[in-house]
Amino acid sequence: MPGTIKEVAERAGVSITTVSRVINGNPKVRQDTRERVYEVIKELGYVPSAIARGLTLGRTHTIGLILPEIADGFFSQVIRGADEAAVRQNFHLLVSTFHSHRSDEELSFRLLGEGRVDGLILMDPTLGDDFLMEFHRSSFPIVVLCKKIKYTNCKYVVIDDLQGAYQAVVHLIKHGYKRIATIRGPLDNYDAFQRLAGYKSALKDYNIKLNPEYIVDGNFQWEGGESAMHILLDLVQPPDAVFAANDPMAIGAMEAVKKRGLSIPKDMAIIGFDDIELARLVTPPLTTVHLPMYELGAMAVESITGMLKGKSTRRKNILKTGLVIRKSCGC
Amino acid sequence: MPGTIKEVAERAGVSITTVSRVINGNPKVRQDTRERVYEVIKELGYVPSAIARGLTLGRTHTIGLILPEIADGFFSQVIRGADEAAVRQNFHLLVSTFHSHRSDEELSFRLLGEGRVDGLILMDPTLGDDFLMEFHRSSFPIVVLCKKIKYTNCKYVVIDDLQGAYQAVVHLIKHGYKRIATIRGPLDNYDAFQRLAGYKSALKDYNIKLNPEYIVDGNFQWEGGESAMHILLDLVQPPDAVFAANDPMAIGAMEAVKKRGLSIPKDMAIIGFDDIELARLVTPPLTTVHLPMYELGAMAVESITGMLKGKSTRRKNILKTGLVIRKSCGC
DNA sequence: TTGTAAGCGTTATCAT
DNA sequence: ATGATAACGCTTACAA
Repeated sequence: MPGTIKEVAERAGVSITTVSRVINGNPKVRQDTRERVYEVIKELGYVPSAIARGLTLGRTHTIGLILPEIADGFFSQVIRGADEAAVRQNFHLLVSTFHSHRSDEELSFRLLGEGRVDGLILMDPTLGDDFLMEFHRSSFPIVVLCKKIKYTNCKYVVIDDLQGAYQAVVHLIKHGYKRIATIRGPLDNYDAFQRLAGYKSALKDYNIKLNPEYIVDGNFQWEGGESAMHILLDLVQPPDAVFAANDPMAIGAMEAVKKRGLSIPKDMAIIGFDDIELARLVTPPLTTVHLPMYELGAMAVESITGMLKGKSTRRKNILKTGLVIRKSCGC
Repeated sequence: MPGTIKEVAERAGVSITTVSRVINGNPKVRQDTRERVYEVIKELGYVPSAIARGLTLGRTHTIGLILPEIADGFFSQVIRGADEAAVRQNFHLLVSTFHSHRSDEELSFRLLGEGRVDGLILMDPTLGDDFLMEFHRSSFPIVVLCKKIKYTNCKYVVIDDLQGAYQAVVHLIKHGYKRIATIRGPLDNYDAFQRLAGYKSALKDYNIKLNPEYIVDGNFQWEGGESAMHILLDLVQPPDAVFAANDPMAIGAMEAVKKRGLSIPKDMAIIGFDDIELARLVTPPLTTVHLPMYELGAMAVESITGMLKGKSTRRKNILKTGLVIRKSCGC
């Protein structure tokens, strides 16, 4: 421990109030007093205790970040974005996973009740609305990630999947592809639904008739993409381009195309969704829709700190995706 | 805020001391009193303030984890390991990156001086011994990861690279390969050095003469592995197996082999080191040495909590690697 | 400009 | 078995 405010005060021959003033940049301190205090502070290597401050101010300058998983290409980017935003604002990040806690209740205990954090970022698709409601009632700053909140007015940040899919399909259209198919995700998945909607919307805007045969089911897995692509290739008139609702399916689809001795993108252009690590490593490198996970984490933190500072932040934030153009689309 | 101890006390008609006793499981409380207090606690949804506790006890039950990077396949595993170990011990994890801070000094300020954490896990290859010395003098629980500490007696956890390399090469030997080469890493890299030592040691133990031509330089990059392999293949008597000092080089080497129209593992067996994500995705899947990053994080946390509990933990912990057997070795 | 003292929510010491 | 009170290190009225 690098000393306390009391020691500094004694050594500088002033009261602790004065030291506190100096620390907090209060202008009502005579210049020479201030200097003397600073000197002692440096001499002692004194650093104010965040805990004591936390107790008096009721603020810890810490934000909790709860994720379903940490060692994951996406979630780890969220953490990184949150970390950097936190550092920028001089906040700390308490990171933990959801699954490791026995229950929602315990989690709320550990972070909020205990007063460890000034706000909470929650990223968990399984989060119940009732659970959030409880939190929100406590008027505790809380931001939910990647989940539309209907019944409570919790703040949340989501990614605009529809726009991403739209952009991808438009890219294919502008490439000149005429027969654009899609491999969609599971029907009950909200994201999958949005991506399909984006696909449809793009076709519609460019007056391309929707061919029901060109919408084939996938399961968000590699294998699903592969078999879906086989179905498409077996069509009397196969598509010349495919938008897969996620990268694993896109890569599976690429496998199928290659197995038939066809070439990508000459015989079949492919665009994926997610921008996983592997996307740039496959041959040809996969053009795909990048999910702004880094920004998601950063924006969540900013949203929290904004609330803390009393700014009236938006309840809903939508993050735009970005098309990462590689080779599989024909570029 | 879910109330304070005082409110609980009033409502239960006891003193705050008694409430405190109940909370902390002190047996010197009459059963019915205890029950009454518990009831009020539940009623109020009371949770003790970690901050206030921290102030009195001088313990925050929080461990700081500092890494060079977060969104990285290895570091994120360290975080996960640390998180799970922390949860097991009812500790919290304050995660941050090193690079984002302006200086060592600032980092020490932010985490230790402020008294936010009870201990610190540092993972940064660029850490200076003098810096660590400073920390250690303060007798603050601190564990350094993946770095041998010479001059100070800071605790540290390292991964046994030598043993990993040894194991890999022995595996090749037992496969029956006679001409085993290695693509080593940069000479100034400690890990690269250890891996080379493991290679040599294995050959020696199995009475295989070291062929200097079979040790070729790499740079830990994909390209380095590829060109190194070309050199090996151009030898009058090329090797029949190669141990690459990391996965990227191993994968680059695989490319070179494939480009020559040779097959893996029939014409050339390959083993890598690291077990990066991509290793299991290449064709054939790469046999490689797995780095126990998860365990590293977990052990670091356990080391810290051990120190905190006054246990005499080892100053030095060596983690064993594990051989991940896939297809590239001929298995 | 500076200082005194109360208060933040706990735990711990000492009485009772 | 229970309670009053000091202490932890800080901020902040309020006084001087």
